[in-house]
Amino acid sequence: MYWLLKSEPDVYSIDSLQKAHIDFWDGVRNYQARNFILEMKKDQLAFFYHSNCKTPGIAGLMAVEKEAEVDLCAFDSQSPYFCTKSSIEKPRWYGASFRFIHLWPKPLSLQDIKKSHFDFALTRKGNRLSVMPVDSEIFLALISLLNSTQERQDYQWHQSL
DNA sequence: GCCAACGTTGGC
DNA sequence: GCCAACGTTGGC
Repeated sequence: MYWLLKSEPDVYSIDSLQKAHIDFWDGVRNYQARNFILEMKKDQLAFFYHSNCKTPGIAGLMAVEKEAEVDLCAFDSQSPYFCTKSSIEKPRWYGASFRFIHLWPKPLSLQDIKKSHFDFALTRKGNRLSVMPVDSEIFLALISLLNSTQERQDYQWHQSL
């Protein structure tokens, strides 16, 4: 299984992950999204999607570095992700760690993704999920689209590398 | 368990 | 900044 995770680049972008190399994805506060986080297995690939910005779309690729762990910022009253209903004894929210894999100089815009008419949760009307699975067929098609729209060959990414 | 009111997401 | 489409909350 492949994944797609949304983040507002003003808060956390693919560039932040590239700098950090490995980082913990926290702040998921939706049950369906959390359940997907819990399903993630080490080394599975996930698209990094930039949302709520000038040009929303797929910006890069990452891999699950460490499977789900308790999201500790739910216990931090100073955190925007603080949640009184999560406790150390009975945690409610989880996150996973990701490692940076690739950043395409030209992101694949939501507009262009829509043009391909995939049967994809991302492009379905009213979808607001911040974490979603991606079928292997659609994953490969999106990789091809990303590679084919780059200006230079060395900006491409291939799974075999 | 229903559902109105409210809060959030995220494209535009 | 607007607002559609959800998700959540809480009274009953």
